[in-house]
Parts: sequence; C-alpha cells; structure tokens
Amino acid sequence: MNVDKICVGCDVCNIKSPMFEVLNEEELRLINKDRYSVRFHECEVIIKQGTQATHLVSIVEGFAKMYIEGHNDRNLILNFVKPWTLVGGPGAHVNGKHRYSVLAIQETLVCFIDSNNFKKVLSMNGKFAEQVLIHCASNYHGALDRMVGLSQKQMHGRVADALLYLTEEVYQSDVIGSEISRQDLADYTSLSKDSGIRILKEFERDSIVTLEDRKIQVLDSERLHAISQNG
Amino acid sequence: MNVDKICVGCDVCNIKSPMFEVLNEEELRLINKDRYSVRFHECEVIIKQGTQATHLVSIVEGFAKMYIEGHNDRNLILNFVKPWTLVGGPGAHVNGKHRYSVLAIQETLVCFIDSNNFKKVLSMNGKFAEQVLIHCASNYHGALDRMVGLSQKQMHGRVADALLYLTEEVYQSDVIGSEISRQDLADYTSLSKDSGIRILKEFERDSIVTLEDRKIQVLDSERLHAISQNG
DNA sequence: CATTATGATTGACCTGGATCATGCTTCTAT
DNA sequence: ATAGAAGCATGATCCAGGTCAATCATAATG
Repeated sequence: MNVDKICVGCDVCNIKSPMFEVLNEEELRLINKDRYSVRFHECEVIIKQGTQATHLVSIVEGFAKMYIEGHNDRNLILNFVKPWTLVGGPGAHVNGKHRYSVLAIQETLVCFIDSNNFKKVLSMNGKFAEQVLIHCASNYHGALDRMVGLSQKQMHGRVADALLYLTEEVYQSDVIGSEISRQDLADYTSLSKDSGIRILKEFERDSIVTLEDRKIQVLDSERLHAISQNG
Repeated sequence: MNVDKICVGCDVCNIKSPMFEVLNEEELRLINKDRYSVRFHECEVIIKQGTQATHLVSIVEGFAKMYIEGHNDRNLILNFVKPWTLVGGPGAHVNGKHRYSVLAIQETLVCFIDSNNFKKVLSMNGKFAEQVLIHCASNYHGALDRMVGLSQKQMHGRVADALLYLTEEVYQSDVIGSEISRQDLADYTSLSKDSGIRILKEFERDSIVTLEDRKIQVLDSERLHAISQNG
C-alpha cells in the first residue's frame, strides 16, 4: 500500500458504495466540499466514543474495528469494517456524540465527511435518504441479532457465530488473518479471552478449524452452522 | 376505554406523533389511503415475527410489548410500547419479514399503514425520511445500549436497568403496573424467572422497591442508578 | 546476548445464575 | 366446594464460564 496516497475525490467511492449512486452532480459536490482524508496507522483511533459527531467516516482502504467501550474496561466489538463502509451514522443522525469507537487494525485510509453537508443532501434527495435509512435499518437488524445471540447462546454457539461472521462476511475466505487477536475474538463474542481460546482449541481438537500462529482456518463450516443453531 | 371506538383518520396521530408533522395534505392522504385500524385484546399477537412486513403499525391506544422469539423457546423483550409509537419499521425498510413480534399486554388499538404507501411518501418527502431515519437511528442506539448492558452487566444491574426503564420511560411514574409479569421482567433482562424474582425480593429487603401483588413501586431510584452503573 | 514485554495457552479453582423441586396464592371452570 | 391452572416465591443443587496463576513463545529493546 502506498503510504502517501490519499483520497482526492469521491469518484471511486461513489462507484463502490451503492449508497452514493443516487446522488447527482451538485449533491456530490456538496458531500465532496469539506471532505478530507486521513491515513491511520495500525492501532490508531479513528473515531473515539463520546466525541462530538461532526463527521461521518467512510473507510476507503484498510481494515478497522467498531467497538463499544462498556463496563469494567470491557469492550464489545460490533463489527469489523472493510472499505466502502460508512460509519458514525447514528451519532450524527441523532445529532450528538459517537456511540462507539473505531480503531484501525491495519493501515487504513478514511474519508471524513462533514455531517452538516451530509444532512443537507439527506433532505435534498429522498432516494438518498431512503438508502441511508436502509443502511440504518440493516444495522439495527444486525444489532438485534447480536443481542439475541449474545444473551441466549452459550460459548460454543457464540464462537461459531464469530467464526462464520469473519469468514463469510469479512474475509470471504475460510482463513481468518492474524490481524484478529484472541482478545478481539473474545471482545466480539463477549467471552473472557481464556474461555474464547479454550473453545477455539476445542474446535481444533474436533477438526473444525486449524490454528497456526494467530491465523484461523475454518475446515468445517457445516459443523459451525450446526453449532451456531445451538443445542 | 370504549371497545367499539376505532380510528377514523390520521389527524390525531399526526398531532401526537412528531414524525408525521412534516407531511403535507397529499402525503397524509396517501398514508391514510389504505390505512385501517384494528382493536386487539390482551395477549393477542399484533405482529408475528417472520411474517411478511406488508404494513407498519402505529399503536394508537393501549399497551404492548415488542419481543424477539429467540433460541430454546426464550423470548427477549425489546421494548414496551405505548401510544404513538410506530413499530415494524426495520422489517419494512429492508423489504422483508418482521424481525420481532408485537403482542398486546392490554386492550390495544392499532393502525395498519400500507408499507408501499409509506415508502412512496418516504421518497417524496426528504424531511419525513429524515424523521424516520432519526427514529431508526435512535432504535439502533437503544439496541447497542441494551447489547452492552445484557452482555456485560450482571443480574442486579440488569434488573435495575429494567426498573429504571419502566418507571422513567414507560410508566413515567414510580409504580410499575401489574400488567408486567415476572416473566416479562425476566424476558426483558434476559434472566431466568427465578433469578429475576430473587433480585426483586432482594431489592425489597433493601427497601429499594416495594412489591404488592404484581405491582412494583420504586422507592429509591438513586440507588437503582448506582446499581445500574455497576460495581 | 540478556532483558523485558506482549500475547497465547492451560490447569486449578470459584462464583453467578440456571435448573429443579416444592409449596403457596389467586383465579377460573366444572 | 373442588380441581386445575397460572403465576409467585424460595431453598437445594449444578454447571457454564470467569478469574487467577503459571508456562511458553515471540518480538522488541538495551
């Protein structure tokens, strides 16, 4: 990745992100107006929970995690985010503070979009508002599903869900990269790190996964689905 | 409550529900067009999880609960809903099935709004779309907060949260009515009924609440807030 | 090369909360 | 009046999963 490269315009994002497709020239110009991009290093905080939501953030390159800093120093990872995901929405829409933090897991290039401009475009273009609404609704769905999973499934099911989420949605490959730590896995499943590791090792013994360094390869996603269904 | 009374038009709702304030004559007419109202008895299902989301539902009179039917026959109550709440949104926006059930806790009058008409108005009126977006975003927020609470707090904190939610948001009084059962409380806190009752009794012993029949009166909300903050 | 720090791993132990069994109360239906 | 049927209450027991401590492996630093 070229460290110096930054984002010069929204053209690429507009192509890649279906949400922006419905915008016309003028609206794009408005979004583009006070936009700026920044390159974050690994482990740097892109959005900090609790700060004023003056901007929305679009992930252009790299890899990050979205998490809530909860009680007793425990974090709950909401999502791992890849390019062309728009984050920070809810805080901005409800005019307030960011409800979660976003942290770069790898070198990550992001675009900061002024949330006032964003709102202006929102009320100018009904189709766009609809797209954003769909985005929000599907986030809400996801949150409901997680809520049920976290509160009703137990260790094995939760770890299975995490592995399926990572392979199917995030990596779209059966290998989960070494940038995901055991702690991340624990924070996503709301388990202690120790328990998370225990289940992983158990899965390895049952030849559901192989573990090598920090990488995880899923061998038997069928079985994971079955475990996820719980029993 | 007059059992025969039904809803003849959206006028009252428009006044009571801020979301509809931004609609003009024509848009209201469209929403009103295929609208119809139905009166549900206690314990009747208004929306059933998994069914096609052809309508949004506005609660006009009465009291209901929104819940997800999860794993191993366990339910997770998302919200208790009072008049002038619009439910069923997310399912309809993402064009699909209802993600949760809604059940009348008391005699309840609701309005069914055709979701196609709703969507039409959505793309006609940007301000309206913005309102709906705000509604969705705050639902999302709520879900995130619940997610953290359910996965990180333990029994006392969760019950405290439930009691505070019910007194402050739902009843707006320090007395929680007898239409909320212990099971409901358990389903809201994601505890077993037994554990929920245990904590309630403990709170009674500590003079934080008084219990009489099924009614719960909160005496010391300060202490509940402290317990909710966890420790 | 020694030293320190970070993260993975594993076993031993303990606690929060579920489950089970039982009894009590209230309400409804025969 | 009596028998179920719900829902509330509570003690006894059990287990999932957290906490603690010790060990390794690896990488970063002097």
